[in-house]
Amino acid sequence: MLRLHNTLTKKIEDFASREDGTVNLFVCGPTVYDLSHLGHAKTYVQMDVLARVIRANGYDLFYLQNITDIDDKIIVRSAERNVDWQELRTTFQDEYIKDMTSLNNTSVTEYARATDYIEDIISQVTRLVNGGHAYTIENDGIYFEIATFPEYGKLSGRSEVKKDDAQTRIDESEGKRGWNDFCLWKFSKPGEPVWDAPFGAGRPGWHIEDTAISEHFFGPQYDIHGGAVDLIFPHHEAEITQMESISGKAPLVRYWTHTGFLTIDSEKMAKSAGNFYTIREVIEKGYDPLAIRLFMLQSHYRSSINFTFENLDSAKNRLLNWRNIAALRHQTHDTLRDDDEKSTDDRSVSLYATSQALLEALNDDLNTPAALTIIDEAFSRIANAKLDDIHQHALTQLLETIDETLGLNIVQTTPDISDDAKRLIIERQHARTNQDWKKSDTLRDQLQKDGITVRDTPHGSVWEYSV
RNA sequence: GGCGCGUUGGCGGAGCAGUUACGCAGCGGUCUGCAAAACCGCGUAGACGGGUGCAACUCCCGUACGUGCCUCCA
Repeated sequence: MLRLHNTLTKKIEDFASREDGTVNLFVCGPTVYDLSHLGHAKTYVQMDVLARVIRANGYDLFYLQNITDIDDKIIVRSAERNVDWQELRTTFQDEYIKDMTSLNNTSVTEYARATDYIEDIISQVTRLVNGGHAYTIENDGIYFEIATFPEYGKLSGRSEVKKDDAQTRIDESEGKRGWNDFCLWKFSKPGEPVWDAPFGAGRPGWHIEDTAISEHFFGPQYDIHGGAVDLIFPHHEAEITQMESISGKAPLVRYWTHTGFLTIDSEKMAKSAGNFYTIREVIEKGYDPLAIRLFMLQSHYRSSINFTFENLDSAKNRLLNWRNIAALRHQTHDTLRDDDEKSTDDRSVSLYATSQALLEALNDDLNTPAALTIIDEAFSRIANAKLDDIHQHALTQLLETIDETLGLNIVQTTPDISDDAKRLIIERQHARTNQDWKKSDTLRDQLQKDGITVRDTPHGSVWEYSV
């Protein structure tokens, strides 16, 4: 049974899908005006694990992610660079997908670009205008009137923010009926991207993109909406307000999940502070993207993560150690023995229960730190065992479960070594039996050059991938 | 100012009212043809002050510090 923390109730709840066997998940994607940074990596890795865990529970999951490809930042940036906005957004959408792929965030069923759903957006704005929820400000745009939706604030608990709050800014747009009213559709200025609409040519506001896209695929109600905490207000609050006003059906979303922020050197990541890292540049420093992924899984998704290279190194080393354990599956001589016979052998290392324990930890509101501990404990039992006592099938199955749920690609990144290398290892074993240390060491050096480290344990020689 | 979160050993990071979390790094030792690994041990974790309990890192209250949102933001 999957349990998830729900921002709406601030409680961990048992998960039940709206329709048996299927789950609809929407996660807010990025605005594609620049390379993605480590904060994006955190959110999307953790949401990817959520998707994997839902599927591991047997659900048929549709994971929808929007791409904001029209907004002020894109317009400004394309003007700065003197490139067409469509070229800019296509470039950075491609870069985003590239980064996600390298992090192995491959669970998304559909990436939906806002500008591909203008019809749906116009339809929503039209319905809001006709329903008396929206009004026009001349030469500005169409705004949602929050006073028409009494439940505004039910997600963020921020319904009665007072105007005289010290930090509340006065919105630049004059003519708004409510100080908090938000824009649904902006009338374009000359030279800006523009789409025709019955209520005036222009471009979509931010919040309406997501509800138009989610309605297009899921209808007015669906199961889970994810994103980082900073989106709770006003973005997700606005989504609820829009869609529930349009459909009259509540709740828009049954479970809201939010990821904590990533900080760098304990400070908020900001270009001005000089502590801003893109995913790309960390990879270019030589870090395995899967080590970045493991780093993100070392803490709970709702916690914040403090990024330092020291901490990333820690994850990197842990991953390398795991891979060497995984490589043992190529070195067991299991084929000589029957699996069933083995599983009843007291000395064999029991691993079947580990996969189950792993799933249970993840079902507990995605407790990835606990999941990693379960893996560590199982792996240390393996490391201490004789090769013959390692149940090859069980180990392989465990690795597959880890990859399926955590997406660490352990199976794929731990290939068997070549037959030639195997021959050298056997040759070296003979040399050692004959106490021909010179030959033994020469062969070890030779293997080292091929990226294979051999170490001799009391139970025999074992090979590992060289660092 | 409003609302929220956090404070655990060198670093990261969980669970749990009473028993070694775990990982990464360090030091000492055992073992070993060498190398490595592994194992054992060590550095006596729980911001501070109260409270409840036989017992608190774990529950309650307060204080301090940090941090997030309130504006675009993953």
